Amino acid sequence: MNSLTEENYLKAIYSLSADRGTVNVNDLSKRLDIRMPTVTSMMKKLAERKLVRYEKYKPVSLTPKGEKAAMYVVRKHRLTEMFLVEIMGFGWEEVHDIAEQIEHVKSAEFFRKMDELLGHPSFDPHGSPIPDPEGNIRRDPLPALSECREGEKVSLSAVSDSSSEFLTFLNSRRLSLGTEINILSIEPFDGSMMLSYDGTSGQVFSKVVCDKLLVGRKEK
Amino acid sequence: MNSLTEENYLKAIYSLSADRGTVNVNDLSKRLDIRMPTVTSMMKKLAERKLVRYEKYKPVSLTPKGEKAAMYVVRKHRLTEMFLVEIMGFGWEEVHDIAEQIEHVKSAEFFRKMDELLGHPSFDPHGSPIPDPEGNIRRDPLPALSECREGEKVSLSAVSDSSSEFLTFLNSRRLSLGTEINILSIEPFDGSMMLSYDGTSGQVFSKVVCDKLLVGRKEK
DNA sequence: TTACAAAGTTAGATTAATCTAACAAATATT
DNA sequence: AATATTTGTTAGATTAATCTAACTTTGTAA
Repeated sequence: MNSLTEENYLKAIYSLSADRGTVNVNDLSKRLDIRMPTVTSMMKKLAERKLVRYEKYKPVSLTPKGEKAAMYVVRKHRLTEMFLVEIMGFGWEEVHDIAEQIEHVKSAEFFRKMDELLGHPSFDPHGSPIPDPEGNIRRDPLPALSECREGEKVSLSAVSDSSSEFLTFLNSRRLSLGTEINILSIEPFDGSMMLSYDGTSGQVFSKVVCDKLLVGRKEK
Repeated sequence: MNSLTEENYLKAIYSLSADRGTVNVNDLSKRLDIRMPTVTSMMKKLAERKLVRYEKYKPVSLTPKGEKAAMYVVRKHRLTEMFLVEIMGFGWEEVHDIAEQIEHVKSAEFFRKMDELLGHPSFDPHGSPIPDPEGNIRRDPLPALSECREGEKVSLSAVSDSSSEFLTFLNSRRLSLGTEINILSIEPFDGSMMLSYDGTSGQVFSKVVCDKLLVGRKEK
């Protein structure tokens, strides 16, 4: 069994290496807010345990064993977030930090019960897919709103930032998953977008925000 | 905020000093399965933080601040056990170890939600009282079955051992909270008791077990 | 290509929580 | 009371996870 600390490293490696399959020590250091020498020594430890591939001065990647362990942590995290929202009545902006703690609970039965109670959900409250018990995950990358063109109609399918700050901001703008969005115009200078949705007329969102809104394009 | 480790020491001090108000370093050492020198040094640390009263070679006691902190941990533990049973569908024999982990979650809101969802319960699944949010606890000590006399009719109100092993044993004997028990006879030699309850005719229970069964005496 | 910046490593210190070995105090037993 | 046992403390080592300081490698830019 992996320690809480190891689980956090595995999760970070997974999420940072989502596309390229590898991560730098430096990126990990920033993500985890842990100094690089510490990360280096933890990589040695995880390599020792056959969870990551690590060679001096090279980027790190997960072994199949490490990948499976990482996916299990992600599964536990996302199931917990879903549980907190659906069963316990939390808002989507409140659950990330609590799930960070509960994901490390050592009891497979606990997470099996969650899964069952939730009816085997496929997505968490932020629209991210929940890996199945074997560690397989639905992996169809959604485009960011910022990649869409003027005039497109899309629906908000997921967010790539689960922080309380960001989600509280979305709440204040009455934006939630499933909201249908029309792209009225895009400001070339800074990439900000004017949108309409629900009853709103013309709300402006900065590119920073639009980068974090993942959307499904409407079928013609 | 107290660390997970500190919380465990406070909880142990509380439960061991329930009656006399003080505990020995040695008792703590045994309860926590941590060597005495470690306990001594932790007592110094907790005294430093004004959570316990500690003087060399003397028994330890909780300060009001320590007592409050301990009661909060107990509250979190017992609410969690109740939540696991009532909301998640665990058996009373499965919840202790999971609650030991979840009780350390740092989020007052999380436990408030549990409490609300459960309708502000007064007792946990093992019959132990749940301290209120201010740390007050219902403190009417129940007699053990082993203290009762032949011919008495009692009802099982609580158990003083929440281990999976003990509760699985009770399950196998079809004993649960609320069960009405008749004391048919007591064996003077070893204190074992012959009981009838539910449909059973004459089940024998050792004193070791009867010590752990806390009962309410039937009103005449 | 040399030089500089960024990224990574090594070495060694630090912190919290633990341990063992050795000694000291308190308590119980003859 | 003298002695033995139990309980408790001190001193110092250990482990996991972290850090800083100094150095090395890699990659970029003059």
